[in-house]
Amino acid sequence: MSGTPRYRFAPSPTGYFHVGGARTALYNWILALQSDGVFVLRIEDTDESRNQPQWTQGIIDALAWIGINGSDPHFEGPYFQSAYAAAHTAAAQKLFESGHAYYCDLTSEQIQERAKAAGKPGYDGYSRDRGLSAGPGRVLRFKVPTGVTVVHDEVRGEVSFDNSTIEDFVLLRGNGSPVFIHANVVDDIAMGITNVVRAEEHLPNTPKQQMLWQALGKTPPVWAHVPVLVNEQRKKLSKRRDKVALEQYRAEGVVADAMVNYLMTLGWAPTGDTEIVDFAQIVADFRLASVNHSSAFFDVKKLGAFNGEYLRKMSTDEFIAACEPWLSGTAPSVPGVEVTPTMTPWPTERFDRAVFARVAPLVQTRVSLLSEVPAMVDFFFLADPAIDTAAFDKAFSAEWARPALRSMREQLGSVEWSVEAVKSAVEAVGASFDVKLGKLQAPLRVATTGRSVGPPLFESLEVLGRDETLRRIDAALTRAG
RNA sequence: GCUCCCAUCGUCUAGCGGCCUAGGACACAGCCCUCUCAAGGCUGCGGCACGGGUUCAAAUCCCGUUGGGAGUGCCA
Repeated sequence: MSGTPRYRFAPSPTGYFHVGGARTALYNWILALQSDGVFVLRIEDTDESRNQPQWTQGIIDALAWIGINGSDPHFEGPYFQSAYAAAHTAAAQKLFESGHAYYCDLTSEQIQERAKAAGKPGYDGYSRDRGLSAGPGRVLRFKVPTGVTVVHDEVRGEVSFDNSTIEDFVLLRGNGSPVFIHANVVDDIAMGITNVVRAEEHLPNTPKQQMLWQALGKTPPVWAHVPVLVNEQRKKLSKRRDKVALEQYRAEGVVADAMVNYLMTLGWAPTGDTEIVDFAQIVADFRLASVNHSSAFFDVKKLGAFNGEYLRKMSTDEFIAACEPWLSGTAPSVPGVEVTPTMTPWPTERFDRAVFARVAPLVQTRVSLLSEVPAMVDFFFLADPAIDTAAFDKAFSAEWARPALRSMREQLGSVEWSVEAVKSAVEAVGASFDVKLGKLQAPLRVATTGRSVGPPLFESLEVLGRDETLRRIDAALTRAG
């Protein structure tokens, strides 16, 4: 045995990258980093009916996004399970020849019938001693020995299984192809895997895999089964039902650091009173033994809160750079998955970087997702603001609204164009109408921005400019009648 | 059904026999700040599933109950 710990992450390319998979990958990655070990990426592409090659690139991109980069010396792979077919059959042959496995020609229907007749579910070992040789349609089954299999699990301790509750499971299908349990073990052996860290759903098949390791004459790896991520119904997150695509969160403007940090607080907590910690701290603190035993709810709201914190922590320049894809219409898109529009609300040629740079600090404290940014600054780049009619009508429902706005228009025509001067002018109008600034700003805001909420108004007007402000007030006055 | 896992505020967690009248975060409510909305600050609400043990002492250890979950495929 070499002294270098070898971890692995073995996803199958059957769809978008699951947030639960991301967390499992992160665990393995962090463990590899802190032990100066290796993180092996193996693509388990043996289910021909569900695999799609494009998903493989998706996995690699997703991993890179959360910091698990193929160019890092701790990273090894990707390996493809399909390339190890010869090893799978060789190992199966070895198990057959050593008496650890046998062929069976029963169809699944026949097995079901037998089980029904016997009143016991599962395969009953019918072909154990029939001495069948390999042949088309015949599956190879593992001959589960009597006794007890004890799994040593880094997060759960010792878990023991009575072998009598484990049926003689299939290794090779009728067409000769290996089944997950078998291929997985053979590959782990071939790749010298020493530590298997995976989701709890794999715990029930761990005794089977451990028996395989032993039958193949190898020392089983150190196992660790981490709790699954669940939805609000406390059911395992599923691709069908739940919003689980890492790509989708990325497209909505969750930043990688926030995603990584949030994922790591599920089932585990950094030491100290704060959950927002940088990756180096996580790598330093993380311990498998302190991972929780119970499932964790993937709370999108809290993810958003984390993301907001990360956004606010950025310098203005960093924030501007992070926003760029959403402002230029080049945000990552996720075909087939419902996601916020990647089109900007304005014609791209109207976008003005300098203008955004001036207002960026104002929007930075007001968004929790990068995809929310365009809607917050659209009025700067649209020829005319998109009027929210409900907000408009409400703002102009007051008696004083029209005359006050007319009066503001007059003042703004000649006042010095600065935040303070504009604000004072508007306040003066408010005084003459006996309306507080909080209320008074509403018609002005809707007229110039189209909405009742948004970035600070006077700062916005300063950036918008006198001419455009006046033009929009006139348009609103016309509209209000 | 069978096998296995799990059980601290609504949620994520700290706690690993005395420091706990159980701490933090998200969410929620109120207040402050304030040109809207946020952000920020302060305060509040709210939990050891239940029942037995063990112990001078239990959220922490043991057993049971109840309740969740996962697996039970010639899917991975």
